[in-house]
Amino acid sequence: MADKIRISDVAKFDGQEVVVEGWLYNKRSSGKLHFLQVRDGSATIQCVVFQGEVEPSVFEDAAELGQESAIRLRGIVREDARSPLGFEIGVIDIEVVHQSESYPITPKEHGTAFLMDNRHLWLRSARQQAIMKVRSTIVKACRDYFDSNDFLLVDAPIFTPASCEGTSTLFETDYFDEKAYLTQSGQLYMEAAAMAFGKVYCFGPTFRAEKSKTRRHLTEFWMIEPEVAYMDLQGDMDLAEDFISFVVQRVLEERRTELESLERDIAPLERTLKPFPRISYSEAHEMLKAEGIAHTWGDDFGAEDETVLANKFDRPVIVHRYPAACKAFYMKADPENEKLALCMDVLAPEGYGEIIGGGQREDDLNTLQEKLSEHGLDAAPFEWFLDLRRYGSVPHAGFGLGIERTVAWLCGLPHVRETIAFPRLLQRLYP
RNA sequence: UCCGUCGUAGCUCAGCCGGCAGAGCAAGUGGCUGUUAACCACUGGGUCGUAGGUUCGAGUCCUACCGACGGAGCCA
Repeated sequence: MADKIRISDVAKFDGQEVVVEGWLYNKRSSGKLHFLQVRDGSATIQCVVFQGEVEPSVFEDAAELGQESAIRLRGIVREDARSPLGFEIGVIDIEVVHQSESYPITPKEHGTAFLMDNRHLWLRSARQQAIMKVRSTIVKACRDYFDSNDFLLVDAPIFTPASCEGTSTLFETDYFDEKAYLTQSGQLYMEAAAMAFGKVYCFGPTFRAEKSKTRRHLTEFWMIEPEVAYMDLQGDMDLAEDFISFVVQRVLEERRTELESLERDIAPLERTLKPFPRISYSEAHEMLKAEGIAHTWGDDFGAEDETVLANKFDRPVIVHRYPAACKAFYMKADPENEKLALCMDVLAPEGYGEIIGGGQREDDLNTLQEKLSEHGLDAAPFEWFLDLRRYGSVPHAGFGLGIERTVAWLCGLPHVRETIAFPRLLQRLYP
């Protein structure tokens, strides 16, 4: 009985008879030969059906296979220099598990709208498989980093009673005749968890109902958010750069093949090592002015501003101490200049923009209460959050990293919609 | 929400100054023992986004609406 193998393991079975279970990715025929490109999710391998080597019925079945037909095939692994894998399979027998006809995604070019309508099938394409594999590795690396640095995973709720930041538009749902909102960040809950466990992180989906229609926005996206007690802004920036360096280097180690198939230029990723350059908001403002870009001190940076700033450095850049007015209410004011917040953003290179936002949190009860009212927020839903400042309040800091933007950056993709299996966009709820 | 571009075969597109609806791929049939988005020959395939309007005549010109894409703003 032949071994059932994953195609990615084929090198271990040179000269042996094996069984592969997969789908027909593409087929080319030449009279008495059929070349079947078979994928099983791990890789794709060419399987050769020669009329002189198989039963007539097998050769006939091979001739009639449609794209994406499900097949279980048996054959001999053999080395072949012409194969990208270095191996191909000489077919002995084929079992047609399911005959597929008129598969919509042909080996020709397609438009984005059509491919998104067929996202459930598009995921079978080589390029999408490479992206999903990089994403999986990024997520694993993020978890490994925090798990191995003494952080505790604490899951934040998805239903929340009020806005976390008071800045963005939330999805409203009916929660047993009460209003509930889909979370836009787990951060406030992580602050509570940090006071309980010291070093914590959460990883989950977050939701924004903003009508953003750009290449860097989804209405549902995944964020990983560490929060640490007794940590200040300096420590927060140290953590962010150490974390990003780790994740990027892990992806380079484990997913080089996928990055190459995506034609990603590896050089900028290889330079992504700590320390990252750190500039203040005011320095960034001056840099923009020096470039002849109109920017008013006090305004947040736009997408184009971020790109110009990032292009001045060869690795991610940390911008710290933004004006408090353009940041969330819970940011701690800079004791050296009350107009500034002890916050920081990490801007990815090559125009990928903000991948991390974070900072030191306000830990004084009275100041936090004042900021809530300054932002026009009702204090009642935040009483539990204020309790954290009543019972053993300490300096603490954290940040959130957007997974999709990180995947887009590392894969070199022009749009975040391909970084998640089933993207949720302004105009996209299907499939 | 604002600005711009585009809606023609299953898919990607061409269709000029308004005059018979086209190509490639996919599908079907046949051919080829080493193909690499294989190739060659043949066949079938259309509510030209929707609704009005102008005209002898509209895929083509005009108006409105719908949808998609790109950008801005908002945000991560």
